[in-house]
Amino acid sequence: MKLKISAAKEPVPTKGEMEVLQVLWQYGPATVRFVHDKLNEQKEAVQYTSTLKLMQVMTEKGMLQRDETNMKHIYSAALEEEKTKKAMLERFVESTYNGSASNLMLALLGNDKTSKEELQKIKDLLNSMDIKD
Amino acid sequence: MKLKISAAKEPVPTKGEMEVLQVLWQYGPATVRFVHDKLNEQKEAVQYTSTLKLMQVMTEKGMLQRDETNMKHIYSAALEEEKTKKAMLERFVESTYNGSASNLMLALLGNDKTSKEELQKIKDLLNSMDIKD
DNA sequence: ACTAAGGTACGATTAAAAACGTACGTTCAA
DNA sequence: TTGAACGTACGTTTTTAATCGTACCTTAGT
Repeated sequence: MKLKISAAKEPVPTKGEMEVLQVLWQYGPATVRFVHDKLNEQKEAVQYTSTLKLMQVMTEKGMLQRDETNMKHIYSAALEEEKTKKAMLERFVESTYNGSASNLMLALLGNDKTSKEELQKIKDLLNSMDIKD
Repeated sequence: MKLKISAAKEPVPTKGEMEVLQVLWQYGPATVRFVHDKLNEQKEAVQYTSTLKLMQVMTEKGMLQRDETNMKHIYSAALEEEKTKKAMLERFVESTYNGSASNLMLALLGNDKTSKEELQKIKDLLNSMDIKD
């Protein structure tokens, strides 16, 4: 029997899991306490144990890995940021814009909530790309 | 002429609800049977009553409205397609790309899954925009 | 040594989405 | 006129995400 060559499909983070991942991606390996505080700086607070539990579950799912050598366990993201975000983007484009990236672009450009600065960045970006196949 | 009195924030569709909405947006008002069949053409089937129940719940939530004059109730989307999708896009950009539309663009352009045709469309789109502030 | 502060473990609970089963109403053709 | 096909109603169940409470461990300060 041959082993599966294809990459095991990455678990898809839920909203809550995504928030945890974002913190770890941004700040690197950290304790539950750190992640918890980061998350609760802005939005309304939840109990520490809620964050703890979430991160434990994520570890079971293989989304996080942790170093238990110290008492303060250090968690780190086991999913690659770029890869994960691309996968989510793909799913989003597929389910919302029927897989049409240009349709999404149109929405983006027409979105009031997209700031002028962002629009300018996009323009610059495309101008500087010297687009060709 | 469209009347829109409520300032109530639009409900955010779940994944399953989004699928139903997509069908109604694409094909217009339809029966549960129609939506159910459309959904199950592709992906693995679920029971008819599951779709029925989902659509009933969506009606309660105000996402759908239905015409009960006939025995075969006709359901239609009560949410505007563009508006809803923009809202979801906004949420997605916010939670995944820290609100940076240009970051999303970069990911889009670098995504293998974005076809050459799509890339070309995006290019044409931007070229034709007569970019300016 | 004692204890308060700050950790983890983990079962339990709550909330929401998704899926189902059963009862029952309507239509129509054999 | 009856029963198969097709519909709705709606309570129930399953599943998963999210949250919490309590017990217990470890360390530092007194």
